[in-house]
Amino acid sequence: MSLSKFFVLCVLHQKPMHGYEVVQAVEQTTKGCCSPTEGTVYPMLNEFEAGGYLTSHFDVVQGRERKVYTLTEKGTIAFQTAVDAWLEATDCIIASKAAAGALAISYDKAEPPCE
Amino acid sequence: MSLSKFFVLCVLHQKPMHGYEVVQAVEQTTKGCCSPTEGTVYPMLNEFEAGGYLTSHFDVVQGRERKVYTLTEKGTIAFQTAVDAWLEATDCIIASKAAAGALAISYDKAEPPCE
DNA sequence: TCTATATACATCGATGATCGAGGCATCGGC
DNA sequence: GCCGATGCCTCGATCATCGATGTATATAGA
Repeated sequence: MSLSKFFVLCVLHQKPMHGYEVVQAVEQTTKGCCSPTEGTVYPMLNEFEAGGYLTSHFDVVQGRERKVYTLTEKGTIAFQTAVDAWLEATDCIIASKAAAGALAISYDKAEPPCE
Repeated sequence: MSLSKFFVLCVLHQKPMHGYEVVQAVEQTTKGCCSPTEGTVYPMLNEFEAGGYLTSHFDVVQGRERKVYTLTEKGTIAFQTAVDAWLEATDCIIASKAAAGALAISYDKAEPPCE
């Protein structure tokens, strides 16, 4: 599972959202470290729905249609297992980090290696 | 920074390693959740070196040459800032997870969404 | 001695993922 | 009326990764 997919599930785990909101929520949640575009997120939401990880329904707000996505039980399980893997990896990272001090800036802003 | 890059820096943060060892260490460290192949890792190590994140030197062990990579100060800083971003994301994930129980299986084995 | 696996490095065409432009539409503010 | 935000969506171009392929040597077992 890529980071983008993970954070899409993460924000939908918090509450159901429509596509445009998901894009914004992922960027805000990760402070710009993971910023998939609409070109990535809309197809991803459709794939998740096709795979049974999400359901969707249309809402109308102020005369405007919104396609609101909700995590299914299958999606919740997938997210929770991904979280466990994340936390296991966190333990390893903390162990690796123990020999060095921490810095307090976003890694995306730290000129990460070749992109 | 992709997960692969992150974990390559992570394992090299622990100790200097040659390429083949890096591939194995990343897979073991992440329990298979992130398993970049040699086709990914060797070019990545060369890019990191070209970018000043790593240095390398040749060792000879039992008559066989090894190219051992060592994290530079620049690489250490990049890794540490990535760790901080990871830990910030972990806080958000834990908050998101608070409403649901945890499961104890690897997310790669949980039929993740469309790959 | 032969075979198979592990070790060790490396390249690159094929494949998969992502981006961003482009398109359509409506609302709200100036 | 114009512009930015909101809301959805597609797809060609670009980027990242894989896995096959190649070379070489060491080790283990038959």
